[in-house]
Amino acid sequence: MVQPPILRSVEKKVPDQEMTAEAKRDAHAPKPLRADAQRNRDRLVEVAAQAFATDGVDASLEEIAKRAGVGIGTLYRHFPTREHLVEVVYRREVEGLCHAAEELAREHPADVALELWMQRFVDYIATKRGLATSLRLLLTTNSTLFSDTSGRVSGAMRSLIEAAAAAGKIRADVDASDVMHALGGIYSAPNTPDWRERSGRLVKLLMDGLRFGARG
Amino acid sequence: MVQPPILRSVEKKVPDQEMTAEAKRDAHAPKPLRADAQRNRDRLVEVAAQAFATDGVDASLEEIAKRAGVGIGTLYRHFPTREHLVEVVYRREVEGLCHAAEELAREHPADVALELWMQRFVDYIATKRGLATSLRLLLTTNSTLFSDTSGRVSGAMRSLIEAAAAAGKIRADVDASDVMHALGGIYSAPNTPDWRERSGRLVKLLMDGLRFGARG
DNA sequence: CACTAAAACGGAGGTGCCTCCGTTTATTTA
DNA sequence: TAAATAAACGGAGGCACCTCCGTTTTAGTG
Repeated sequence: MVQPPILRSVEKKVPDQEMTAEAKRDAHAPKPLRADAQRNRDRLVEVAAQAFATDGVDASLEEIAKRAGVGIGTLYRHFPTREHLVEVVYRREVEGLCHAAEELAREHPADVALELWMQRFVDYIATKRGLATSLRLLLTTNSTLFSDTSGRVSGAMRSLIEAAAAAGKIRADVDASDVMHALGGIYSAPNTPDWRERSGRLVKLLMDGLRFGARG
Repeated sequence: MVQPPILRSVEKKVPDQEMTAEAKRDAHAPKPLRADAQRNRDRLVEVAAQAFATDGVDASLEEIAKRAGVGIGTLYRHFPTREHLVEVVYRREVEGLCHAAEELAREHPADVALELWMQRFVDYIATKRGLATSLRLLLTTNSTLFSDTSGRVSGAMRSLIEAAAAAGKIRADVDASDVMHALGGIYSAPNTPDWRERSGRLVKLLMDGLRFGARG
């Protein structure tokens, strides 16, 4: 059953670097998806994120599959339970938030970047609220998820704040965790229809406070 | 539209005391159920408790209704969501546990009462584990439920211990919350098949420790 | 006791969940 | 490029959830 090595001087695919990459993957393999599978999976997450935001966690999975243009079976192969899907959507949201921090920092003055990011943070919280019950369960059950995400988010904010302070765009005597704490108010605010506007104003106010007495 | 007061000297029903009772009820009215309704409700809780214990929280509600000899509609009228039913079953379990404490104290020597009660406590924990995910959610959502129940249970144990200590059946230098803490080990123990026996032995061991050095 | 209003019953039916498996598609090999 | 094979697709079917409303039962009244 062992393949005889005939003219194998050039291994068609899988050169050394790729071997290494594969070996690394094997440690905690998320598996290399086939091209179409990856496409469908991405599409599902995309649509699910939208659906959860609009209709809450109880959005119909069959509807999500339909809107993503795949069969319900495909959805279930990728995400055996609703929680799996929720978790992935949530992680994606966190990912996006952290990525946005880097991008904003690159494209804007430090204080503007911070403000824009905090505005985006409001959206993030909105998602988190939408997923509330499921997330609470997930976050107590799956402690990795909790430490991963909360660490990454607060880390992203910390660097934005430090950068803005270093650039003299905001006062230097503020602690990142204090700001995070202030933003916490958004989370616990009541669920009124004008919640979004209200939170937006809170962020602006907070920024004014941060800019007050800045060096430059 | 105002009824003229003709010969209303004796208001057939609703004498003064009942008025008062009704007024009191109105404060946080659980409403006076019609006889048949009460019967059905009791039956449902009874059956549900059994079903949850056997099949976990995901027991089929339709099956529960059937076994209770009522229609599914009746179940849903009494308990709009699965969580409502879970909560009631759980409260009933707590109730039973506390009631057992009084009863055992009446019918047995103080130390025996304590031991028997702790054995029953094992059953209670078993239920709690069965309902785990739902309960966790309920207990974080509905904080009243948490404080109510945990307070009552630890209170029941406290009085059993104090009685036993006062009667000289167990040593007097133990703190009730320490014993409660020791029992906590039951809860966090792994979910092996011999869990019940194991926990039973733990209780016995604990009792030996408590009896050691008792006055009488 | 007969009557009636109010309350409770119960199950048909519409919807979503999830599994299973025959069909289709991507990738590899010759 | 064609054939082979591994992987992914997708939807039919079966089950549970839950709502809605016509029917039945209870409790009060004359």
